[in-house]
Amino acid sequence: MSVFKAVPERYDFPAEEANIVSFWKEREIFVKSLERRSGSPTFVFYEGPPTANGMPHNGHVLTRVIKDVFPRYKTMRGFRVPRKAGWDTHGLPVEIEVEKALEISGKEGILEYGVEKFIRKCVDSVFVYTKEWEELTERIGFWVDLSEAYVTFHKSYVESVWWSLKELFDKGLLYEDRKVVWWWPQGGTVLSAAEVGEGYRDVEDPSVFIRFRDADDPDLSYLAWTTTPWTLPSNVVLAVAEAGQYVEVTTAREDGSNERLVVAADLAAKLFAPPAKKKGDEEEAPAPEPVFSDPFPGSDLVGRRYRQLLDFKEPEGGKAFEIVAADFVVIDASQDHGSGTGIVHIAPAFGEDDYRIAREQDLGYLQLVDEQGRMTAETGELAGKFCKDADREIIALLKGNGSLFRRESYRHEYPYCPRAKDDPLIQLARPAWFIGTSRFKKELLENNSGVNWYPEHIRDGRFGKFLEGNVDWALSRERFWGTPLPVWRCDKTGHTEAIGSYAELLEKPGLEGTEAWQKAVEEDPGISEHLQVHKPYIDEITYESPGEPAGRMRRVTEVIDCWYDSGAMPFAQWGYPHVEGSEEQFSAAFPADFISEAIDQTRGWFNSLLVESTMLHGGRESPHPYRNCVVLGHVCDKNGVKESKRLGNYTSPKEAFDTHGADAIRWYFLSQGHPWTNARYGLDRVAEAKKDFLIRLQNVYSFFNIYANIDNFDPTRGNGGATDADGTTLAGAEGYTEVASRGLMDRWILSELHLTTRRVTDAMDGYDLLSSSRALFAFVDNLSNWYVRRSRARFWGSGMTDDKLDAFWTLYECLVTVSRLIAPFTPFFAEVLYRNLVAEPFGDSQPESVHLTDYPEVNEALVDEELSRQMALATELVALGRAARVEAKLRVRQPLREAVVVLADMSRAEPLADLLPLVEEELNVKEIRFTEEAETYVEYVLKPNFKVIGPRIGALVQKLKAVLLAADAAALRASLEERGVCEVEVDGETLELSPEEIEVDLAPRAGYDARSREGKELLLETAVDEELVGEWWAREVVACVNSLRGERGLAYEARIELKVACARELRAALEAREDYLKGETLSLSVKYPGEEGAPGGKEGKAGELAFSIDFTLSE
RNA sequence: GGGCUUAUAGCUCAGUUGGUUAGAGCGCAUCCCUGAUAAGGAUGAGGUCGCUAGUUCGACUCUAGCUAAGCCCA
Repeated sequence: MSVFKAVPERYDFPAEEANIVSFWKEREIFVKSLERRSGSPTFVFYEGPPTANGMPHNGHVLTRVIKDVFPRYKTMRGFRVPRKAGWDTHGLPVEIEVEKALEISGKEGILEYGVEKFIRKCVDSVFVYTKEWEELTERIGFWVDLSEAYVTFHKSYVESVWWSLKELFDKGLLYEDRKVVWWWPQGGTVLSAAEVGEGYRDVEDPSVFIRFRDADDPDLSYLAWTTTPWTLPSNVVLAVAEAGQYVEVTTAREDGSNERLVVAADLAAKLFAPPAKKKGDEEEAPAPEPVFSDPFPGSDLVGRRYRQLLDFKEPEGGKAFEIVAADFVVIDASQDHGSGTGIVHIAPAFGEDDYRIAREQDLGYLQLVDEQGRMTAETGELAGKFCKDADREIIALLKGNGSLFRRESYRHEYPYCPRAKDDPLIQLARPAWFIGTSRFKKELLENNSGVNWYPEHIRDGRFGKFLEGNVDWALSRERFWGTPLPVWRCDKTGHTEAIGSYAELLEKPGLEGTEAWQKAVEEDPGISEHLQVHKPYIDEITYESPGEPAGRMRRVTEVIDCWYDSGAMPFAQWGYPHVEGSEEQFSAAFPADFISEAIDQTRGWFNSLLVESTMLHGGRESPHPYRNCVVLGHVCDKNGVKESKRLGNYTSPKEAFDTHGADAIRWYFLSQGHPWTNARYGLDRVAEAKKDFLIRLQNVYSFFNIYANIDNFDPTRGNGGATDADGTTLAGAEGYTEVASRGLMDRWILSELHLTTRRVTDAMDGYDLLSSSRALFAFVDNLSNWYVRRSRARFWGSGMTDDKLDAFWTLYECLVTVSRLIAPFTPFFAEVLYRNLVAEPFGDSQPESVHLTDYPEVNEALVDEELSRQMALATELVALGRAARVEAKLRVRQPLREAVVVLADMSRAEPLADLLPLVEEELNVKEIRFTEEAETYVEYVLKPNFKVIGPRIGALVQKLKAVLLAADAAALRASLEERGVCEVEVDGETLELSPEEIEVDLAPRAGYDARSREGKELLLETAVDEELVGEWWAREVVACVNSLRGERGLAYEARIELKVACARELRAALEAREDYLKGETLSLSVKYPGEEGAPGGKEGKAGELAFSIDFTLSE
């Protein structure tokens, strides 16, 4: 019975992960990981709620990986990290899904179908893909408490949101105004930006230039341009660029009299260019050339008054028919149209910019088109016409009254309704509710400035800029499936009030309408209780108007933007303040230490969280409600194109899980680059990440496993009750040697282990995943490619020696520690390692899961940075030696007498002494020698140390460089060595230089075959003698025998009787090295049947000499 | 049209307050190993750091402009 469970021949990551998932579930490891930290400080994590009415995709995989790695890490570092899941359930996407399923569309369709039935379909639709989401969550190893998930349509959540809105309302921060939206007149509904984007078509519209006549001067007009003549009757003001240059153009009317037209100077030439002559035109008397005045600034125009174009109706409530300044007016002659004339017609009812300046500058309001898109009754003969169809008649009217200056047509993109393809959309100001966020701009920026953004530039870049341009949040939506806006209005007086909870509503005098809900419950007792606070039931509830007995308070019809829902989660997830105990829960989990979502959430969740928190919890210490935010890039395909349903350029997450496993995917996302850069994802990339890290680590483990089991290495022997397998309590075990007494390689790799631990924890504490994963990668590389490779022979010998035990202990400690280091990153494989190495051998004395252990601590006593530096130097020398061997075409099995090494800094030679045997062995040379006569082989090249001396001598540095190159390097070096300084003359000045100010490099002298690099030079002695050749031959034979052992599948410890058929020369060499031969091949005897003929096993060559070998198993 | 980001080897990405030979992995070429073997390893080739101008003794790094791409918003 072996101590460690045998490693399967082909390790199947997805299958092993499935076992781990079951293990976690059965043993409730996640729950235990929280319980284990019940008294510990909390690390607060907020889950940004995904919407479960769409399939999860690879972008969600990335998000879940990042959201998981930090909580796991912090848990192991001693924090309690509750992870409450959440679902975003409201909003337009849900309604659209349902509309599609029902094959209805728009407001009319829904009303016809029935709001109640529709809402109930929405509830059902919300969790259509829940199963897929839960599977994904489990499969990726994202530990989150789904059973306690907050749900944005739940009653307690909705009432929390109501509470917050009432707070804002009572402070005057929730108010009604108008918002210009893209409107589908036939459907009577607002379209979202995404829908509008779908419907753009290339169409031809009229393009008209209009004279607006000055109020006092009948010969003076202001020329404006528009492609929507139907908005002209609703014109309120004209806007100019204050700093722009304008001119008056004097030109002849048709009747011969002169008029003056004002336009932007840069556009005048184009507007008044003589018409191109058509062929065959009669020669006419040339029209008089227009005369341009000197340019004057737009500010001269501001305040001038003009006459209304078509006097159907006066604007209400503010300034009208005068020229104002507006920042969005641009004069750009390079554009075909742009602002057309530099004077912009403003109709606040039909343009977003128009409405904005109307509010800013207190303009009047005039809307002569109704919700159905028809000209209103005030427009006389136009009344009842669809606005876009009225264009022609309006133009005719303008022509009739002399206002039309020019008429052309204009090809451009214009949006149509994506559902009814022939219906053009129009922009229209609609009543809407706003939150007064702009009054909090300073506080928002202040709060934002304290957040640690990863990457940092989000703070002052994308997000900061967005906050700078803050405008009030248009909160209301004229939709059905959302949190109802909790505002009731008196139908007589217009008085409004906000309601903070359902209970509060029930307290109101003269309450009516609760029976609608009761009826629904009676009809369907299974109805979701949470619908009580939704449309249509909530709309039925009315109450007596305060101070107006005849009036009824009725709810306004709108629901709210679902971004507000998600931004409310810090308090609403607890039902704060209504639910009992929510006060404590909220306070304990506010603000979040860590959140993470993709970049597109800057204007979404990141913003709604910050805005709501700033406005509601202003008194709290900033930043809130989040301190650290890791912003993720998008998951793109191999070509860098964002994965999308439309393009189909992605594989389903499931495919990657089944092929490579969750750890491979996790490691890919955690190590491929910074998480905020777009990942170019593909199955082959995942495969590569897996091979580089997981499979390599698996190989190391498998190596350990094989030999530990052969030798019965047992870390529990004599110490079964060790409380923590981190190397301190292991010390009680049998055969354990303290690290300080172990060999160099052991001390080195353990030093690297602890240096790695330090690097990983430092990086993780700074949310730097890339540095963490790189440190882990580098360690596994060192472990596999240097420690294990260099130590292999130590594991091979028969029987247990002290040295072998040290090797086992060292490798064991490395693997155990690695299993804990990688636990947050690749939690499945970490668990496999830990279970096999610790939990199973030790049994109950150890935590049952790696996720119930502490993150490794740096043991400073084991860190030996000097040794790490020396090892780095040694491996560099090895690399030089290998390069030299390749160049000299000398196989590694051929031993060489010596290698000569020159170091620019010879003081590094002595401390290296202990590591030289390693270099010798790796290069297969008998001796490494540091030469005394360096200058025989190399020249010293002196350079200024720019970084050190640059600041001191400035511009002289280039001259110093030349002086040093030409100088007598040996003399300067001697001076530095003897006196600690040297002098050089530069530009007539004597400079005194310290050793730190000079860098010494080596250049090989001509005539020597050598390798050098950054101050290190290595020369191989390539001559070989009989002794060296004999050794080489013996090694060739050993290699041949061992190869055959492998081919025949011999047990590693099997003993053999060896036969070698070979030439006499070779036999002599072998006989001289019989102990070596026997030892390396585990042969009990060696026989030489003759010079010729193969014994039947395997043939080989030692240099020019052919041989053949065979063996039998010994008894 | 505006804002933000990105541009480094054939590909995917690093590059720490500006310091003079710019790194890794993959791929490629050549080769080694064969007791971790449906593994492992070495050596090498490959870069005017998007373009242009500037600041500086010195720029992949700082500044400005330009080009291209991505995202967000109009």
